Amino acid sequence: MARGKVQLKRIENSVHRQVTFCKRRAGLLKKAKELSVLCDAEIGLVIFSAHGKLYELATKGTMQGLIERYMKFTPGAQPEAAPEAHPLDAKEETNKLKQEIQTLQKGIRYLFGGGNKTMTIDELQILEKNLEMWIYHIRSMKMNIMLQEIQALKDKEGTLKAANKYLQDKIVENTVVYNVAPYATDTPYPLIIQDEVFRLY
Amino acid sequence: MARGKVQLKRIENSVHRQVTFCKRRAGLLKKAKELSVLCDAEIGLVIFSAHGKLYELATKGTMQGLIERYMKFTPGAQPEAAPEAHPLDAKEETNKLKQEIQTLQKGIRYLFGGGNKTMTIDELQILEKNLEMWIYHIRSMKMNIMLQEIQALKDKEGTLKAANKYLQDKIVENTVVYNVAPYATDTPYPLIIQDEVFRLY
DNA sequence: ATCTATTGATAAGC
DNA sequence: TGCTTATCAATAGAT
Repeated sequence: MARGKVQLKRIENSVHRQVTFCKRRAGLLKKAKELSVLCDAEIGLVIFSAHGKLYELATKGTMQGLIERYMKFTPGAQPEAAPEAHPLDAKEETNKLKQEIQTLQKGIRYLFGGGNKTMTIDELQILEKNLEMWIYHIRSMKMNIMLQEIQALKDKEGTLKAANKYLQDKIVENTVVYNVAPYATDTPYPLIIQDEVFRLY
Repeated sequence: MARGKVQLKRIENSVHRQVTFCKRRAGLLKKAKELSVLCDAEIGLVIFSAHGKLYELATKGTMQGLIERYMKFTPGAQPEAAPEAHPLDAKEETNKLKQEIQTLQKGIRYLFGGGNKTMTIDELQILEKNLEMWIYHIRSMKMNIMLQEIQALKDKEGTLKAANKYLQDKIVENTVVYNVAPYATDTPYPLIIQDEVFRLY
């Protein structure tokens, strides 16, 4: 580039290498963004420094989404496919939350790590507010989903208990009227459920 | 670039856009390779053209390997692991989580709002890592607690259902033997519980 | 981090 | 696309 042609091989001087890495990394990220904007392309860029530090860029969405799109183009080697254990709609919500978290992480990395400049206090205040909001939002969404699930199960439990009691009474009644021997003492099912589990809540 | 400064917005002329896309794409790939060689970095670059065509580059290995390495850096998108098996007290855990969040908020305020005007990149990196860790930890703990709670309730439900069925069978048996009129049609309790509620999950 | 002499990238034209 | 050329942008080396 300047003041001397560059050799296309690893820079041996570690200081020079580090400086060049910073400069060129910034340049590469900038060029990638430009290409994306100018030509309406979706671009993902991942850079691991020699020391293992991660720098990334994903235009038009999250890196996760980009990776998924990429996977569709490469039929070879799908490392993982989530085995749907339950027909849970919570899975969808969980994915939303994961996406949300990714957005957070991406935002932090963009503002902190990818940042070339120092941030102003105002920018930091905004970031702080966003972080708190994100955390609150994530917490709130998850809490709502699971509380809903728990409440539904508790309702169901109440109904079952009531039905259970009704049936028991019915049997006792039948037993009295027709003099049938009681069966309850050796029933294979526990008819009265202990409530220890609810101490959790 | 040349013969006229470039505007940082989408090129409207589709021919110009296509030409620019080709040229800049080539340039970007070249720069990425150079950075990788000069500074010993591992780089992955994925470009989807506006028309959906894929161009990619992975230095130092395959794109798959790079994606896996990337995944390790983003716990937010990790599959599932670490099934913790502790008889935990939710109240206690909730307090822990609250404390954890307080710690987070305090940390942010201290680092952001506190005396220091500008933080170094290193400090910010440390804060970022902590934020990611905290969020991940909070999510993991809460998830474990609530999943455990849900499982307990489902188990309980199963037991109650079994007891319910047993009692029903018993009554039918008694009814047959002693010729008691069926009662089930006007029972005030639904003896067979519909499963709509589970569509939530 | 900032400066600046150079090289490298590329927009426009063909 | 490929080539040429005038310009702009990136950056190596120095401070």
